[in-house]
Amino acid sequence: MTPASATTDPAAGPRALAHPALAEIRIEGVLHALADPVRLRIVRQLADTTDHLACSTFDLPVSKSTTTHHFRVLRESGVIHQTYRGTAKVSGLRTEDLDALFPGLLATVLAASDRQAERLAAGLPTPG
Amino acid sequence: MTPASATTDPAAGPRALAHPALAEIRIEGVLHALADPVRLRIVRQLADTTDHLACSTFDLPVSKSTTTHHFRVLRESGVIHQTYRGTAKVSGLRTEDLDALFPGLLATVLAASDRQAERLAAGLPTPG
DNA sequence: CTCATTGTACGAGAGCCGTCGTATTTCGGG
DNA sequence: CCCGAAATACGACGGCTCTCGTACAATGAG
Repeated sequence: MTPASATTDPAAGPRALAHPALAEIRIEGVLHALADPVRLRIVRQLADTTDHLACSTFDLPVSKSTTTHHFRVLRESGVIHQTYRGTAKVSGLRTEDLDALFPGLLATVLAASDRQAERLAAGLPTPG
Repeated sequence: MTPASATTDPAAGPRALAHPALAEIRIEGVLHALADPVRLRIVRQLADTTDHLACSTFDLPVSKSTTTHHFRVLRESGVIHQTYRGTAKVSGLRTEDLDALFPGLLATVLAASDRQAERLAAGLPTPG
């Protein structure tokens, strides 16, 4: 709980973001958040790295407003954590929190998503 | 009718029900189906037994029409299998199919749901 | 300070979703 | 054959969601 980063502290600046506590995270909300294709894509990209990524680094097929909306749904459901860093807002998966509440859920969903992506990629490009 | 082939046997009878084939099941659809509290409750009850259960054996806080709707969502997303048995319609989880597509997904979600149920049951009855 | 970058707020619209009540269908039993 | 039980079909309604565009706020660089 030691505030390491000096530039942006979640609870210090005026641009603080509301995150649900562990006890407030619901499995229905998490599943609903992961059920959207755009959001699942975001989560998969976040899982590819251990770093926190800015929203602008995501190449999504929706507008900027819609991107904000999806990130908020992910944050308010407890799937991701967001922090301001300058004008950017970096996001990262709440892997530890989710694993503490629902062990293996995130990994299993990610594995299922990867599996489906491979399955669809193998079936679509060669229809003949 | 259904555009693509299904896993249902062709000579099942006049009241045959359309089920998605393995290749048609999508992780987004499964997650969306499981994200509803009523449907998750149905799935949890189905997981408690190996038998197939009639819709009337479920004690749900919704009307009969809504119950039919939820069972259809579960069936069309590939989560459950339904068959007519007289006037009743029995349902069972497509455990093997789901495990073949998304290994461990169903079990992990069910475990997460059980965990949350215990957590909420332990916190609510003693508010003061 | 000025400006470009980044993301938010707000309002709006289209569509889906969960819910219901009522009428209808299908089947087994008397 | 007629009736009751089980479930569906259909229409409807309210609410939420996904989407967008435009206007606005916050921050770092020059």
